[in-house]
Amino acid sequence: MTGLRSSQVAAAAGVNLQTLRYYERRGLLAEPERSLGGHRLYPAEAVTALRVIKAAQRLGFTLDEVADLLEAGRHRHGRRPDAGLQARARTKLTEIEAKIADLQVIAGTLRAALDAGCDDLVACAGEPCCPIPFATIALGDPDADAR
Amino acid sequence: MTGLRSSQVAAAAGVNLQTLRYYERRGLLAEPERSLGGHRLYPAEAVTALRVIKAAQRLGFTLDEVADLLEAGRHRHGRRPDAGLQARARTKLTEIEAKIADLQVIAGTLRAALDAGCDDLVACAGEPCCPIPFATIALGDPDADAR
DNA sequence: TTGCATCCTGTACCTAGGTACGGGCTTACC
DNA sequence: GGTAAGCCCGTACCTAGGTACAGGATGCAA
Repeated sequence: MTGLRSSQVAAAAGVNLQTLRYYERRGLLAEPERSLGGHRLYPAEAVTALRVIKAAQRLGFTLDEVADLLEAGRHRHGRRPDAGLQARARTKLTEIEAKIADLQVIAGTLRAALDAGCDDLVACAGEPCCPIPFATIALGDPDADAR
Repeated sequence: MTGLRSSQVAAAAGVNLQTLRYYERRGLLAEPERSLGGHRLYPAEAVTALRVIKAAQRLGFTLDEVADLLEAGRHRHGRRPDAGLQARARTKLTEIEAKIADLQVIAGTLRAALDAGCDDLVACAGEPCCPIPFATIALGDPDADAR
């Protein structure tokens, strides 16, 4: 009968009120009980659930991946070998290591440009001594800057 | 009178045709000459300009920042101390180093979760021995996953 | 001159993860 | 029972960087 109101859950988990409904629509958060008038009444575990979602997101998982992860945790019978957190975490770790490597290349290029004293992109593009690789534009992680 | 047609420029720079017009709208690419019928006729430098834009983007600059950078390079008189590529590159390098550090924290957490054998987020959240920091959700670089 | 490829403009759509708004109901407190 | 705060739903909007489509005009070669 009693339960936490949506604003209380949102505040306790440090998220926006609208985000609760958004997660519910996305299937990340179970639909809670309702009061007679239709207001949501959450159990205390909803706050934990939100923290889990946020933690997974912080670890680099997208919301779709988080939904999969939660789903995989719910019915742990007949699970495929790639379903568990272990396997997903290993994959994600590889992705993140690749992103770190890519950013290190970028940082190295920036340092080289600083060392070389580059101060004008257009001027630099005309000189062969510039360390900025103007020719190799479509390389590196394709979505390195997309997320 | 003659010049490169838009599809030639796009192909030479490895970008989509629509992207040319998009960059033109954003002020990143100068408006080219037109044929009598209104078709764009680009000088050869347009390809270089595109490569410069893509290289800067690859270095972590947003399109707004690239526009600023190009603008700053164009009128190099009366320039403020923070206007040049040097200053911007230094700032950007710091940002990227911060992002690398943040990703290293994330990678470390994932490795810890793997070592600890975590295989279910919800179950882990209930046990104090789990290395995943479910409590500290709103920390780290706020836009670490946004780009 | 005909025919087809290319190009024009404006507008809509895409991803990802939310956030905001408007109009109307519910809840809670006095 | 009044009233103010809170919550409902649907829908629109936001960032960033493009990409796609429709309907019409142009360019170029045969």
